[in-house]
Amino acid sequence: MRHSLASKQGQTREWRDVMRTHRCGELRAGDAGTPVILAGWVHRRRDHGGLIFIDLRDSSGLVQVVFNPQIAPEASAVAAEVRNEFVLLVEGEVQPRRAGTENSDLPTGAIEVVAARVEVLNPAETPPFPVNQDTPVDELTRLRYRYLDLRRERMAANLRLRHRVVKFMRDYLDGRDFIEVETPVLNLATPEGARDYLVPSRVHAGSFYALPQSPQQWKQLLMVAGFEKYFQIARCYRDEDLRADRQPEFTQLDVEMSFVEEEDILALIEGLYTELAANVGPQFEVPSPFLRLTYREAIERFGSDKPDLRYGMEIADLTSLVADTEFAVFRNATEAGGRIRGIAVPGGADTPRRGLDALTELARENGAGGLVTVAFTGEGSLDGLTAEDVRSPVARFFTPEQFAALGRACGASRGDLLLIAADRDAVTSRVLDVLRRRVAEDRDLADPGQLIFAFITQFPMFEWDGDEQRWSAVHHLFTAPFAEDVELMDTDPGAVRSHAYDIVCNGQEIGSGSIRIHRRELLMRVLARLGMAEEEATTKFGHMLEAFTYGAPPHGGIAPGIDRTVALFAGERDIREVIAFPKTKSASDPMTGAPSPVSERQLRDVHIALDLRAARS
RNA sequence: GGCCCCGUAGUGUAGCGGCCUAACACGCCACCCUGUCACGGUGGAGAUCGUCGGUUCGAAUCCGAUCGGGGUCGCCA
Repeated sequence: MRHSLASKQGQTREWRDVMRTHRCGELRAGDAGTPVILAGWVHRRRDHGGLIFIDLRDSSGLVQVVFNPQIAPEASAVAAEVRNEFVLLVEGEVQPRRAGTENSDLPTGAIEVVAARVEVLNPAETPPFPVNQDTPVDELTRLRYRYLDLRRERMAANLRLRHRVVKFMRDYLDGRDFIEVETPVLNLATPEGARDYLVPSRVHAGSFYALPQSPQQWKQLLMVAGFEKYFQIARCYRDEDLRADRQPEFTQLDVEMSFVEEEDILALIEGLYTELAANVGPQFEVPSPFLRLTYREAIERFGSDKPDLRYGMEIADLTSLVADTEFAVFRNATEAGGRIRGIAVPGGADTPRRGLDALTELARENGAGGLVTVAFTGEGSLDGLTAEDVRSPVARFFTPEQFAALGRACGASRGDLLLIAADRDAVTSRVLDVLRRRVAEDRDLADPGQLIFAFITQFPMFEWDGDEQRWSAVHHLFTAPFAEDVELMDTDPGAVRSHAYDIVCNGQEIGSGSIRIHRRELLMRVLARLGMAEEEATTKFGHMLEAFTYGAPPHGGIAPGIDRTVALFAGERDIREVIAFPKTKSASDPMTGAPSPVSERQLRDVHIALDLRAARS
């Protein structure tokens, strides 16, 4: 095996018959006295005029190679000309380092390789940014030279972590009788959901494939086919605007099971993530069992369906405490059917005026008319609160006892700051969620050493789409409604609960799934509710409707995002840091230049004529 | 699509109307240096300030447009 590469390249010199004998990062004190041949990159060179030290790097790590002109004058002469990122083949002997020169920061720091011979396998230009240190570099430059960016320790470690995460998932599911099945990348375009990436058909003039937004229908068909337990590390494509946690192509762990209820799926995923954490992220504190919150509960307590649970500041309903107030803002809000809700910022009483103004502005940007702040100062419990202990723009409207009651409802003590919003629930939830996250960020309340997972369940089945003037599916078309809510589909669609669920962690949605509809009649009813005529339903989903007539088992699944999962365990906030070759925010690749115009010939082949008038204007 | 931030030697930053003949650090080049490991020392090269246009006696600096990168809202079943 080792010989094949060398002989293929026509190497003749005997000492290169075997490309290398060891890997740099593996050498230890026990290897002292061993002759070795190493290959790798020059990580860093330290030239002392006589002695030259080169840290040689391969995928296993670093080892110090020392060139001594009195021992190996030729090798030393070569080493003097070598520069960072040159590729070298080094022959030498492992020796213990001299007493006092060991480097405890390096796994190989007890030894060094005394070079006898060296060959430059390939010189290297000076890299456009430092490869041997983790310095900030412009995103564009990193992507332009991604192969160099990936040489850097941080990115290399992230991709190795990613491999271990995916490997663990495969093993975990394989061990539970799941089989991995690949599904097509060229698909039927479907309405609903994200914008599709389209692929023109050459054979069918004027027709297009769509790249999968997820293998949703395929996995359900695999259930109809009787596999019962399926998974896939699936690439998904969505042509929407990008974010730090969104790429045009991303990877999901796609899972589907038959003869299961919601609880089976959640238990499977909870087990997977718990064991995954123990395996690839033992440094994280991962509380289990995972918290379960209904959608309604999550919105009520955190204003969000993906709450960051690493800190408190739960939302309290204060409406009844200030029901009879003279304060017009509160009164108007309640009379209009809204509520008064607030959170307590621990230690927030010291927030300067400027900080309070910024929070108020943030509340306004998110739809609130304003924000009421209440700072509690002084000592002791809130019971003994006096007017002097309360700083608030609305101080004259309420008694100290009323303020104390508000504080207690929010779980506040002296030194804390109440943030109170009054409006419809949709507004107060949104505003308090944003404020809660901002305050946590400003005050460093989120412990980076914790990964707090939770399941959010009972998502609503439908939401009103104001633009389209119709109801649309919150999760997706095939999500099963609660049996007892089915009758509400005609009378009160917004109240129908579904068997859709999310797994969230630290304020991020990690994945979502649902129990599916497996009966044709129910699917038809849902499609009708979504305003889809029977004819359209048949055109777009005829294959699914038909499949369901041949004995579709009850089934459901989930699809956690691999990129986001790896980013969590890597401690990265941007999924680009865990993707080998990501795209920029405008979905382009600065390295290859994709996307690019294509030749007239290529366009003609697929029957496309360009009309760029709209794009240019 | 809206809003916001950024674009100055290879990299990261400073400079924000004339003191800029654009500064600093790292990197790069040369020379010196036999135990360093972010080696050290001395010297040197290197950007006309993303692009285009405007304001001004004078623009890296102000204004507009444009391109690119990033953030965010919309969007993302």
